[in-house]
Order: sequence, then C-alpha cells, then structure tokens
Amino acid sequence: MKSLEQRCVEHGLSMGRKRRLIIRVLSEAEGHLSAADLHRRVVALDRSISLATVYRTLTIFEEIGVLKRLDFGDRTMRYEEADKTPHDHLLDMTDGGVVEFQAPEVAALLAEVADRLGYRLKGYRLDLYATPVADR
Amino acid sequence: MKSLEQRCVEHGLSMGRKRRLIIRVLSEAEGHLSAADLHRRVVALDRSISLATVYRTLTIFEEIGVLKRLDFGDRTMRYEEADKTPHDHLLDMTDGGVVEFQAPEVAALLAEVADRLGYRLKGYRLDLYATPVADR
DNA sequence: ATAATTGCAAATGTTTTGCATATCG
DNA sequence: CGATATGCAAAACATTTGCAATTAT
Repeated sequence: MKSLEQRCVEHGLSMGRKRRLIIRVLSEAEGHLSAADLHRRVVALDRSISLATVYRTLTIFEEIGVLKRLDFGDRTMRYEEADKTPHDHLLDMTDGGVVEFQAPEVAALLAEVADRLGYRLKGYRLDLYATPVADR
Repeated sequence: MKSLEQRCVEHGLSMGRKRRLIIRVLSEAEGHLSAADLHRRVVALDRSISLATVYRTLTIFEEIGVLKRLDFGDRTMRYEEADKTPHDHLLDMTDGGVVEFQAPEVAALLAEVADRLGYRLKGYRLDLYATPVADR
C-alpha cells in the first residue's frame, strides 16, 4: 500500500522535514484526530511546529484525498485516513467512544432512497448514537 | 397541538415581550434556521433584540426539547421544530438545497445494525449528499 | 533562483459569557 | 420585591490568512 509520503510526492508536494514529521505522527496514530490532537503529538517531537502548519497540512491532505474530514457535531473537525475501507461511526453515549462499522446494506438502501427522490447518491454521512446493551 | 408558548410555560420560563416575538417568528418560519437567520427576521420586527438573546433562546428551546439542533457540516448550527415527524435530510450538491424525507426502513435497519454491535440505538444522524437525476 | 512551506500574529466567524439594567411574576 | 431575561461588549473557540522569513527543489 502506498505510503502517505509517496502520495504527497505524486501530488507534487514538497517534502520538508516538518511535513515528514507530521506524516509520521499521522501514520502512527489511530482513530479520529483533531487538529489540536495532532498538534499536541507533533509538538512533542518538535516544539517549533505551529498549529497553523498543522491546519494547513490537514487541509492539503484532505484535498489530495489522503485524509477524510469527519464532523461529529461538536465543533471540532476530526480526520481519519481516507483509504480505509468505507465505514460509519457509532457513538457510545455512555463514554463518548467511537465504534466503526461497515454496513453495505445501509449504503445500498440509501442509494435506493435517493433514487426514489430523483437523486443520485454521491455520499452520505451517518452517525449512530447508542448505548451498550448490558447483558452480553 | 401544543403551542411553543404553552410548552415554554410548562417548563417554567417567563414569557417576556421579546421572547414572545421570537416564538412568533419561529412559528411562522419554515425550514432550517441559523441563529443569524432568526436574528435577522426578529430584528426586522424589533431592532432592539440582540443576537445574544437569540442564541440564548435557541439554546433554551433546544434544552426543553422544542427545537432540534442541526449541523450540516458548515460551521453554523441550524434549528428546526423538534416535534415534526422524524425525517432525514438530502443535500442537493448542485445548489445547496435541502430535501427532507422520511425513511422508516432506514431507521429499522440502523436499529438492527446497532443491535448487531451490542448497542441499543437511541438516535442517529443521516445526511445524504446527492445530485439530481436529469431525466425524470 | 524559484517555488513551496512555515511561524507568528492578527483576522474570521460563530457561539458564549459577565455584568449592569430592564422586565416578569 | 425576588427571579428571569436582556443588551452590550468582551471572551472563547476553532479555523484561516497576510506577510516576511525559512526551506525545498
């Protein structure tokens, strides 16, 4: 699988030391990072990297399709790798945790719904809010 | 159906002139209003009503369950009446329009998906992004 | 050398808040 | 009167941007 860096080069981005560092942190990170999250981690390795750079990098990476921007309804955007298999999010209301899941049937149904309305589905955004079932 | 004002009284809110005015504008409005939208309309009737009051009113109304807060991913929150029949939103990518639709099958499927993950579905948020089909 | 990237501080845009004043019950 | 609600200006935030300085190619 192509590395983030390779994909940057393909898009004609120059690869400075700081950008490399951000890429490294991104590659090692799990889950859904906000700009502040990422900045915190990156600053731990090089305290000269500014928040503005982190924002600019995230924006660029979203534009070249390396990251996907997530919006969970609080007012901070989060990012995740774009090339993961498509999935949606279930938000655990008891602890704020995020469970990822795949549901091809859902996508199929949504496409059909859009079709009924006279539209072609280009994408969707689905977040489930749920509480864990006790017995298990 | 209970009026907004009735529901406010039930929650022990006092009903000043300005709040009544905001309620009136809200009742007559259609669709998904932002705080700025609402303020614009309200100010047309009484230019002494501040944006802060509009925000405070929206927050209160959401807390007492009269309004539902919507987040379409741009960074301004919108509100709609909470007691409308449940529905989701399809966003027309060509003109930014919002089409509301009902899809009980979707809700049913989502509940089942949550169940498979060991959760009980409490709510969800679904936005479809789509383009109109030309021929029709 | 030329173009891309960055830090900093200032600017944005939305929403919230402290406090004194006005209004409600 | 005591409790709420409001206006105003300032504060909070997340995010973006202008510009001069640094780094990449």
